[in-house]
Amino acid sequence: MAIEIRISTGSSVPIYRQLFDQFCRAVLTGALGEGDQVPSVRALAERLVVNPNTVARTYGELIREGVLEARKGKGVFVARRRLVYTKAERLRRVQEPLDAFVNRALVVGLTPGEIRGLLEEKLAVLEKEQKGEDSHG
Amino acid sequence: MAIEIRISTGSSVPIYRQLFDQFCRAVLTGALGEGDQVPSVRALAERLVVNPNTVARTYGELIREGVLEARKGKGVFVARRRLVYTKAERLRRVQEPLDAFVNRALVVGLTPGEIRGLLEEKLAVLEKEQKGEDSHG
Amino acid sequence: MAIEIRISTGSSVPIYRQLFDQFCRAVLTGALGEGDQVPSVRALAERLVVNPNTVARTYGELIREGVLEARKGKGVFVARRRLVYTKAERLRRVQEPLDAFVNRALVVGLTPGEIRGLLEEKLAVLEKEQKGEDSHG
Amino acid sequence: MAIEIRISTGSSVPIYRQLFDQFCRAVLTGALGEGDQVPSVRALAERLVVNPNTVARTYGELIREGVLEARKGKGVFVARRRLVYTKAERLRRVQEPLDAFVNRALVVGLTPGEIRGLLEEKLAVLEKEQKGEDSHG
DNA sequence: GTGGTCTAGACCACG
DNA sequence: GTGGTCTAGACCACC
Repeated sequence: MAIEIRISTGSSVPIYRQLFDQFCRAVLTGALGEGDQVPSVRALAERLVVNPNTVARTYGELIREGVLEARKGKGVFVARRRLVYTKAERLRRVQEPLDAFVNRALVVGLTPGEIRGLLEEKLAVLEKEQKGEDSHG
Repeated sequence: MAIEIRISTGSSVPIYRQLFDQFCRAVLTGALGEGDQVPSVRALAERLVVNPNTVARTYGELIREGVLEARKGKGVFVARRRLVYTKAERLRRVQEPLDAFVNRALVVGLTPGEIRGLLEEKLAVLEKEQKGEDSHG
Repeated sequence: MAIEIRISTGSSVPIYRQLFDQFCRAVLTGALGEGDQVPSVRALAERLVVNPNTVARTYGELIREGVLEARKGKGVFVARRRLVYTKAERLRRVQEPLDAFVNRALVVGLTPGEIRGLLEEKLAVLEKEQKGEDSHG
Repeated sequence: MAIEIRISTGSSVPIYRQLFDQFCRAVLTGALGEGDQVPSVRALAERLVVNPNTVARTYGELIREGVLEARKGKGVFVARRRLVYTKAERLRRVQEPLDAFVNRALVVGLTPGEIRGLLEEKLAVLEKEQKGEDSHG
């Protein structure tokens, strides 16, 4: 199996969103390469113990975005076309969540130092995960 | 000048949330100071052409978070800043926006270095705004 | 047995407040434990013959206070107990009910000794209830 | 002047309620004796910087309860009839605020010991105040 | 089915 | 005039 997916049911982030993001990241980092087959809707739903509709919705959105492509009767695969944003587009798309995060952090009383620390922690965790994936890719 | 509030009805972020964030921001930058009166529920609702309940909800949440305080029959005012949540709770309450930010950044193709840079920029801007407001308060 | 909730529409204390207090009580005594699902907004509203919004408001406040947590599409559940507020904030948030209690006691003609006695009784009762619930949980 | 009245505008307890309680307590402790004249509505309103309607409402309720009595053209006086509750009535009237206080305290995370401490503090303050009043009555 | 958001409009308490 | 509570009913997102 080429990709490790984890979801948290307690989060307010919808499950289909968590799946979507993880597939995007896997493709970006190369954990999933062009032409790789992804698990079937039923298989993934069973593995994650979620509603198949939820997985189907994720795949649907990824297909519409051009990240995946369905080949009838064969399964779903990583598409050739990669999602690529211009620099300006990247910044635009990240601005709102950045604002929301910093705003929230300051209002609840975190200091700039603590805010930086939180980001570093998160990035560290992600880098570790990524290395883990590379080694058994 | 009364505080300037704008909402976008098309956005996926709920109106009450947009209002909440803008009031937080105004308090953080010093545009709204302790003891200042905010617009009445009805006045703001009329100005923004939204339902008074929506504004009331925003004010209610800001009051519960300790940002504003209501004086019945008088109006709603900016409260004295104070630390409301325990350290653990502050971290907890900032976790989701942090995840949302980092996730979006990664999905969009930003590197950890770029992500750090964006945060630094944002913190710098906010510190400058704060100083600016103090001087013409 | 689902949790038993009763409201009195004639009371001066708002319905959402009555509900709030009863859920708090149930969690404190152990009648509702971590992870338990509470009635759906619609179901409880129907059972009590109140507007669903009123129930939703109660749940919303309990969620913000960390007593409950919502899982979209699943329902509302009892959250893991945790300390949400700083010491100062805890004191602040208990000040008004304290004042109300002492005031009422004095106005009604109770002596400081009697007031102490009432508090002790109440604390004793609650401790007993808690033990009772634990044993047949 | 026979009675010292203090109000806090920040509190969520309505001003008329604060006044009402303080008059009741003054009569109970003897700080205000039968036949004593209380300040005129206008005088008290001016002294406390509140709306005369608010004072008028307080006096009205105290008169309806039989604590005060109005003598036309003369002013308002402490009535002969004292508010007296039976023991059962006293307990009944104090039960609800007691519950509210203890409930709230436990939910925000205060321990029984801290709750006792808060009550003691409050009672200590009140006893000190009362002594102060006696000395310059 | 679940909860979340919003509107429209009523009534009350307070000052 | 102010905010607080409640109802009735709509539409949406999620599972």
